[in-house]
Amino acid sequence: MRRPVKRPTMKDVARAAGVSPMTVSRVVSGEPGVAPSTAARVEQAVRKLGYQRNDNARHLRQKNLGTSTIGLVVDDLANPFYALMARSVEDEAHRRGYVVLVGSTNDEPRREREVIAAFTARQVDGLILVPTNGGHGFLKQPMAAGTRVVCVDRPGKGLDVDTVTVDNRAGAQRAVTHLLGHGHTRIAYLGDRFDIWTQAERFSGYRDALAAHGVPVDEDLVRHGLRTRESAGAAIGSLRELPDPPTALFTSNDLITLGALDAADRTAPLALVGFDDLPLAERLDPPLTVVSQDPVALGGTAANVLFSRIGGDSSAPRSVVLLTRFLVRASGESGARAPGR
Amino acid sequence: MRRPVKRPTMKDVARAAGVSPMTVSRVVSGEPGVAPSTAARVEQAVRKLGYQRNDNARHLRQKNLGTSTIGLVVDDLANPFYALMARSVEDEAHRRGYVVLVGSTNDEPRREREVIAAFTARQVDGLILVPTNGGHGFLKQPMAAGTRVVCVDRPGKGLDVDTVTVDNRAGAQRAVTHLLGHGHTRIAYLGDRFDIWTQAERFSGYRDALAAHGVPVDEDLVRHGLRTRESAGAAIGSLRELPDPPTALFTSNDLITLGALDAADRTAPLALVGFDDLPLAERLDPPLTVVSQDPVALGGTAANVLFSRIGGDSSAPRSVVLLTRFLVRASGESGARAPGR
DNA sequence: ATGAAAGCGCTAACAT
DNA sequence: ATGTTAGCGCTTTCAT
Repeated sequence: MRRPVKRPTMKDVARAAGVSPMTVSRVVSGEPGVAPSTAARVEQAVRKLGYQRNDNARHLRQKNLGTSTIGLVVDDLANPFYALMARSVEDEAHRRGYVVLVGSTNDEPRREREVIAAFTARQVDGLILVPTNGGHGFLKQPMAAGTRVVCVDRPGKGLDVDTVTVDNRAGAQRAVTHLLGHGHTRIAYLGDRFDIWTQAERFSGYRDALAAHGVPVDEDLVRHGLRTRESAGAAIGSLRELPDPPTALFTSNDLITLGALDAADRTAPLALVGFDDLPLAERLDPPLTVVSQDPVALGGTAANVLFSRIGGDSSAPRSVVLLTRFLVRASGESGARAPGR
Repeated sequence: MRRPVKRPTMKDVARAAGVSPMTVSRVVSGEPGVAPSTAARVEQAVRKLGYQRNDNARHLRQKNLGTSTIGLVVDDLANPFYALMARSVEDEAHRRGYVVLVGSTNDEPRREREVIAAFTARQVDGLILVPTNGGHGFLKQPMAAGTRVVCVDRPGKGLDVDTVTVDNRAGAQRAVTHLLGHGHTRIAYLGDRFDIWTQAERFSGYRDALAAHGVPVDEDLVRHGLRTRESAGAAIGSLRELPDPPTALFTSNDLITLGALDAADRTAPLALVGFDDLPLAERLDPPLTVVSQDPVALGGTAANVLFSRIGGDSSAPRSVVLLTRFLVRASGESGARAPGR
């Protein structure tokens, strides 16, 4: 097995250029006070040896400058919503010369803790976090030591930090109100795990809308804990077999909307409004009405808040709430059995 | 502005536990040769101070162990295809106790170089790379110094490293052959930048299929350089205005397929087969026929190859080609003006 | 079983 | 303008 060539260090460059390591340091870091001729010699040695500064060693010594690394911890990086958020965070980081460590929690507190521990052990300057429902006591010490934390998409239970979310409750209420406005009263709620903050909020919006119209919540029409596209489809099936089945559906995230579409019955369609837009929503028959949120804005805002904290802003934690948009296409108006108001 | 509390170091723990830093190091790193009673005292001090080991300092000293960090450099993390790949890479990394730095290149060689430089400066043990079309000379020195590199999705020009791709050319050929089999001879090609390897390959597959059927390539029907959903839609418009317009479309990636669907004319539909599956492909009217590739398998395979290299495998670079699947639904058979064979 | 000394690669602080 | 010394937080090596 071929031995890897040792990485050249400043000492090596210094020897090759006939100067001291300190001079190399100055040149490599673009600091003033080096004669142009000396700098040229150093730069030549750098090129000749293919030298690149070891930033880990650098950051170890420079205590006040940080590591120019942030961590991004999301529920699931494969989810297009979080992927868009991640890209947006990455762009903001790149602009500022930062790099981004990413990790997915799968909404498991244990994995969240592992991922965050691995990040803080590497001295990240900040963390953008889609928190799980678990405790976050392990963040206390890193935060006291200066690691900045921003929550995004959901607040962290017991975490007094900046938080960027959308108006989940109002968005859901608007969607369900739309359905009510079209004469539906048997409206099913299909949601992910209820212990996920956004889901609880959206369910509250569902209840709000029904209450405002004097429609009681029928627990038979409520399904929580739908984690997959398949399980959502299955839930629709069971809903159909009810003695008094729903005429309309409110689906509480993109995955569930997809599942509902899979299970859709063209001969007896249900009205449908979903949370989260989908790339082909307008090409469906009928075009899909949705509550749309902007992951790029969420990620970008969270990143900006984080970098302002890293930059020294130590005012009281803020809570930023971005607005959802309600995109009326057609699926909320249809439904074979929708009473003709 | 509140002064951040200094992070406790091993020295602090050592003092609190009444031992030497070396003993703390042994306990924290789970090394043998510490009396249980001593270890207990150290662990208590660790908890009391909220001590966490600084892994950057650790890795600086332990030259043979690496940093347990890999870098993932993709074209665009927001693209669901690369997002899925990223998640898959992250899972493999997490299983092994590694963390992942991510970066998007936007297919710009300059940004690719910046991102990779930032990663290697942080001493990543390996790099999974969706290379741009630029040169990669800057990788030579890090690779000589032991940084492992694996290319995924595309080979890197002049990079003699492990590469994981799919059979783009055969997949495209199959798709176009399908169209030809349904009587189409005026088949348009809509692709992204031709200097992207996958796009060139898919275009070759398009030509192969036509050639095998004795159909000449009509340059009027070929559109390269479609970077956005919108531009793809616009291209369809210009295609329709041709004196002898196409009856069928082959779209060379998901974004372009989406654009083609946006521009679809229900009164005069064109047959359509696309590269890359879409979440709602089967719910469209007509259901969309596609060449499907598996980003999770791509990412997982690339990660496995990388970790086997990091683990010491120094055999000659391999080239792994995964197979695409051709999912026949219906959009390749329809088309108002498809000659009735 | 425990500790002291040295040094990983770099830079702050202080010479010269 | 350049160099020397010390030390960031940790672990290797070699005592004891």
